[in-house]
Amino acid sequence: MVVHLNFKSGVPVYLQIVQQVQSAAASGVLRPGDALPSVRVLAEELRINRNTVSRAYAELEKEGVLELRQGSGCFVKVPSASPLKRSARADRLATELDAVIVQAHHLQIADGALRSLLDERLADFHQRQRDNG
Amino acid sequence: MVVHLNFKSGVPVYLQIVQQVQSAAASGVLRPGDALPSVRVLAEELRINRNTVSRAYAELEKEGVLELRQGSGCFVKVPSASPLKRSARADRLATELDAVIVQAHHLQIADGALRSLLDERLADFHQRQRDNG
Amino acid sequence: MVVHLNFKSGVPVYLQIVQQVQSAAASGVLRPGDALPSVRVLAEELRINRNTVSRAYAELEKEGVLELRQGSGCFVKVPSASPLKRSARADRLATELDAVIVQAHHLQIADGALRSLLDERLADFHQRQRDNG
Amino acid sequence: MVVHLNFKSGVPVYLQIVQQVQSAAASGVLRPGDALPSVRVLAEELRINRNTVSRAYAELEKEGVLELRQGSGCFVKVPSASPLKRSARADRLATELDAVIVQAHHLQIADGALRSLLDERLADFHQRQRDNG
DNA sequence: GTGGTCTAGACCACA
DNA sequence: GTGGTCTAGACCACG
Repeated sequence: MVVHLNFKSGVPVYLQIVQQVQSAAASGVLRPGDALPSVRVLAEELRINRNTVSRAYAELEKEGVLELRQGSGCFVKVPSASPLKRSARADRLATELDAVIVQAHHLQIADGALRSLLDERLADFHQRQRDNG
Repeated sequence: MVVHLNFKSGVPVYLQIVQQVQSAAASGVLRPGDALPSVRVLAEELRINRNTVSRAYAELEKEGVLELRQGSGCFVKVPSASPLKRSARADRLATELDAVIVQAHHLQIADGALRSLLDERLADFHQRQRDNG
Repeated sequence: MVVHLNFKSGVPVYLQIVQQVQSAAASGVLRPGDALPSVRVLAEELRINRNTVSRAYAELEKEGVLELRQGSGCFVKVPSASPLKRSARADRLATELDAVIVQAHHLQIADGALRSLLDERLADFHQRQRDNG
Repeated sequence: MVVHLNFKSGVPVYLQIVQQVQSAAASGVLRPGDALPSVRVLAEELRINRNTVSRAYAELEKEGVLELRQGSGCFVKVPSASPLKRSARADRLATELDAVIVQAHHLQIADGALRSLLDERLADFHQRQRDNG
């Protein structure tokens, strides 16, 4: 589980963390009982303030995704208890795709070209996956 | 030139306007001399406060993308000596697409499903375009 | 309505504000509709950060004591709707008195001396009240 | 020397200990050479973490009020050349009493009621003292 | 070492 | 001008 931040997007950093952990938990990448990096460690990795991570974790705890234990750390709670349905997961992606489509429209990139670009990036992604694994 | 806002994304509204006008100008959708809706009109269209539009336009003027003329309106200035080539424009999109792909991976959504989702959202987008115009 | 802060007490500043406004509202010193100093103004008066006042006001709004209106300011809501009963008001004082008693005990000040001191300070307080009004 | 904690006050627990030991030492209740409960014992009495007591004692040692001797315990050092006079000790209390009086004024609690409340809390305090020891 | 709280600075949206 | 949000630094309580 690696969190990627985009500081230029304008999306609050703590929200980016929340969403990515949610996604990973919902999809099964994170399983119940799995430990997450401590607040301090993740903050250092991402080079952000501890409180920003803290806020993200607190939010995730409130949602029942994580369990924070004083002194011991941070653990995944109930991903499978209420995993997002496939349709709900797709909904989350839809929002991001819509933004891409608006962007493509403004850049005058036709639908066909956008589809090709997606295929290209998908191929590239899987190639990188193979290289790393 | 239509601006699409997403209030749930966490991205500041004024930034969304700035980014979309920048893209449109950079890609050639907006050409030097083109008129943009006045602050008041755009604010009403988007149902947001005029100050927010004002701020976006001010930002764009500072960047040299727009020119605000007292009493006459808002016009596109020379955005760049030469509009971006198609490949350069595609590059801009690639970064965003990559984020979507990572997200899809975390959500365990297969490539095929992602392509279908793109098609669906494209259809939806064009439908909305027809409805509005 | 004047707020007095004690920075050496260890009691969170925002809490001191909350308690003093609560007290004033509960006792009728503040009446429904009364305007309170804006977040910025109070922050400047007390020489603390705006967020600290903001937090106190937010807490008071959650409790139904204040109403915060975007752009217009901060107003007292329902002091008389649910004023603290006399016993409840006394309870609040009791906590503070207990602390004084513990302190007196450690300073080896006898009960009689403490009572005399209270009388002395009460006389002093009323004298100052007369001088100011 | 008994320490009284108030967990609802917002004052850091370690600070409450520091303040009360300081007062007791300054007033002469604690005299040079007197032994204080060990960190472990006091922590158990007050039902708080040993680290919290440790921190309070460390603070007091830094101020020269206590002396911690490895393996033997915790002793009062010379607190001040001359214990505070009664009037000086009363001055310390006056400040706190003044705050109580202002609070009572805000709560519209009359002088007589305040005096009665003091008597009540004094009785309660002495009762607790008898119960504990 | 762990998570939690308080205060603060910068920025956002709105009237 | 108004209140609200996001990020950060310092400190607290606990294991």
